[in-house]
Amino acid sequence: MSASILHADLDAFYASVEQRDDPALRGRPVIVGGGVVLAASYEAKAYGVRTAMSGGQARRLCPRAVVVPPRMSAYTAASRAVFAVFRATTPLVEGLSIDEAFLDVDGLREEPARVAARLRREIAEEVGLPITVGVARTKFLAKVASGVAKPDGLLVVPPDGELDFLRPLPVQRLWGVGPATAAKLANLGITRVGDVADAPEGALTSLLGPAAGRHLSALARNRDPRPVRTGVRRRSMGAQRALGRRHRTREELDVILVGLADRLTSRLRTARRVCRTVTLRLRFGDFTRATRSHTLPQATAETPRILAAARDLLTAAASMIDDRGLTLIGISLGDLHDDHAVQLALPFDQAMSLDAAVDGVRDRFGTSAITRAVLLGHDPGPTMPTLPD
DNA sequence: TCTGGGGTCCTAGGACCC
DNA sequence: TCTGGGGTCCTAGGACCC
Repeated sequence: MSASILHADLDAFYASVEQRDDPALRGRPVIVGGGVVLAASYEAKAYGVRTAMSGGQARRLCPRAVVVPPRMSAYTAASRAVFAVFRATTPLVEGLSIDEAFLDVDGLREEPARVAARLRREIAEEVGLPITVGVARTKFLAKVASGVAKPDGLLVVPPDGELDFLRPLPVQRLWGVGPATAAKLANLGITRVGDVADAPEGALTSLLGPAAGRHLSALARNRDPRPVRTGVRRRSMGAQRALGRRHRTREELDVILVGLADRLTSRLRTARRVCRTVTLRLRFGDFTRATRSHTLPQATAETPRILAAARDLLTAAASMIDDRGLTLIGISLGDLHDDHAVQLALPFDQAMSLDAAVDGVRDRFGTSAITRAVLLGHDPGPTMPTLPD
């Protein structure tokens, strides 16, 4: 099998968009975000500035850095343009985040390395952003390769060079190994990927749990059969708000909660989806965290129902909040489903005959959905989710 | 100068049902 | 009447990623 999976990862994405849009920032250290570093240009990284670092620490490390506030809509637009280039290259694109994706280029006439070089050139010319691409036989190797090649690079791992590439890497390069897992492994004297590969799988599963142990053992032994998957859906949607140290009254918290619920349900309806689980996320003065969740009897995208659930959870957590001092509040909506009621409305929008619409609904969603579809076509009623805009 | 905002997946215990 | 195994759902927490 040939190396035909690409991992494409934009370099210092938010900071690169800022440098692209403001020539005065090019070649200078740029930090996006005030309180916390959301992104740092490579000029700033050279001074030790890292993502998720506090703004104060970043400014101390690099006093000359230009600090700019985030412009999320510009990043979203840039991401769309980049993904359009991805999809023009191959339909087999699996997005991982706003700034990275896997591409399966097996079966293209062009060699993968040439496809990768062309992709980098096209994104530079059409979107104006630097991107690094790793090319390998598996997703994991491709991702590691792009990490090694950053910034603005291209690295191909040939199939006969995989183990030489993999074994000397530090364990932190393995997907799913963060500080906690790395520390546990270090206790066993495991610091390199090769050490993980040589360790008995049983030792890893008893240390890390069955899923993580098997996963790590497989990756370290260069076994990664996961295909590039298109059409992966989001499984949850959340919004949160940092509060600082100041005490907030119940009324202030309620205002914030209303704002979060409103924002989220609006996003939910725009995506034509409904949720069934509402989770309240809390963080306290000592940086401990807590979550409280509630599962609704019926999936919904309606603001009042979701807000009511969030309010109940907040009330139930009142004593914890009084004791520990709240510094962050968030809502996460889980157990997402497509909103069939809204989809059912589409045939009517397209002005087809009622018979044709009913047939379409039965084919797609079954007989029991017909009543709702007809209802929605004539009277969207108070229990039906509203369409965006 | 203490720490954003968005996600994913896994584990474990309890309730409940067959 | 007692006991057990297996499965699903819900809840809470933890680790990790960008």
